Amino acid sequence: MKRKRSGAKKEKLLAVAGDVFIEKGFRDATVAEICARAEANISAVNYHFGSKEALYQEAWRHSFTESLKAYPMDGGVSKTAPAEERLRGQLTSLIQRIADENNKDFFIAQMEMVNPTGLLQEVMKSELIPMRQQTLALVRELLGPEATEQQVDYCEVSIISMCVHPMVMQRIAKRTGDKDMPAMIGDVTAFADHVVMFALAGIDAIRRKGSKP
Amino acid sequence: MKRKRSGAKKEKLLAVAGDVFIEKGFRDATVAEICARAEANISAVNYHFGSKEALYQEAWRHSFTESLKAYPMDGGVSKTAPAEERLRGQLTSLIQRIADENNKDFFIAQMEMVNPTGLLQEVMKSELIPMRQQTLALVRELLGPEATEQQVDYCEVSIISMCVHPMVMQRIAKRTGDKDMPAMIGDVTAFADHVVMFALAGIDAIRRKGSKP
DNA sequence: GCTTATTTCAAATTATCATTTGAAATAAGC
DNA sequence: GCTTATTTCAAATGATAATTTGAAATAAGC
Repeated sequence: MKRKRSGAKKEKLLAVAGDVFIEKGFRDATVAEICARAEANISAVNYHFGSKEALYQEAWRHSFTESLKAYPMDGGVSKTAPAEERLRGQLTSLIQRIADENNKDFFIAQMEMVNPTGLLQEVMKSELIPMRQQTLALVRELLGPEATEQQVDYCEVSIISMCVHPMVMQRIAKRTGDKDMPAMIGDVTAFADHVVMFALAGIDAIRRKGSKP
Repeated sequence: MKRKRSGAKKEKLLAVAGDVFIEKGFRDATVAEICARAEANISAVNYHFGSKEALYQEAWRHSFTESLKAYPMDGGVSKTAPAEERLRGQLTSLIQRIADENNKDFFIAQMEMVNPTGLLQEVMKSELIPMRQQTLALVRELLGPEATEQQVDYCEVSIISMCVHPMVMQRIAKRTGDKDMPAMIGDVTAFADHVVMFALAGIDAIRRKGSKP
């Protein structure tokens, strides 16, 4: 048999593992299936990665690295642009990142939150916390100095939810090919525009209301 | 040993199973642990329910029935009330329902979407589809006759996301007791009010924009 | 109290997987 | 070409957990 360049099998295992973990979750994904799809022997996982757990962690980290490279958190909008534009950049980048079916990290992170294996805890914080801080700062700026911290928190979670939840549901719908759960968001950019408009209107309403109820 | 009334063990198993399935997910929950917590013998699950799968389905249905009884979909607001008030009713009821830690059905449904066992597919549709229709109708009414179906869809998914996603995250934070993921929503009613205001402002902005981009 | 239908129990059985093993095949350095 | 370090392979091993079994205990009807 011809030999591929060194490390080719390892990379293929990493990619295939991401797919299988997304389809089945950590526990229901079997080493046997991953190896079969990667056209590798059953012992390839343990040889290359040491264990199924280590493969899971490496697959996530690999996917996460690629993901942030393709979709920077600020969406490529300059720090000096108006706050509205920076919000548009952040949200659009986030939405596109989740929509991109090559990116597995965000979806795996969702599974991990709902159904934790505990294997990604530390590593996921390095993703979520800085992302949250950046949005919080932006929302604080848009709400103005009068806003309470609770108003900032509530707005931030509302806005991020409008991005994350629909896109995750969308991927679920695509995965199952379920006709009762139609893939509603055809044009990701149009949806991102909708979210930005909705979010800015909401922020504005909270700001007008003021901090005293 | 004293005997309890007939069916007591079965009910206890049902309740305990819900807890364990929420904590661990279907696959990681073991029959052994469920029986131990219910102070029942290892064979109790198979005796009473036939299989772990059947127990899972019955536990969900049991929880769902109780859930809808406690939190009707319209939130108890009259059909003749203004649309804004009906929206407030729907969203507040939904938020409270997810927040209530006695209710397991919604959280199990989330796990099931992200990480499907396939065991609840049909049964979950009976929950989600009518709920969605009711919100769609209300949003359509609030957006007015000019609105496109896409605008209605986008607004509905945005609004439901603002309710579901934060509350699910909140329950996850409580489950793990994670200090990096603080339970942010202390006062559920205040949060519901925030979401209603945010949603109405968003709808209004979309309506003012009109259907032509 | 006696009989019968339920319910509980501990141990045995099966099934599914992750992991290990040791031999065989292959590439790379010399 | 020879040697050594990697990599692949099929089969064996071990661990975990669902399910089955058959006997024992218990409640309920009479």
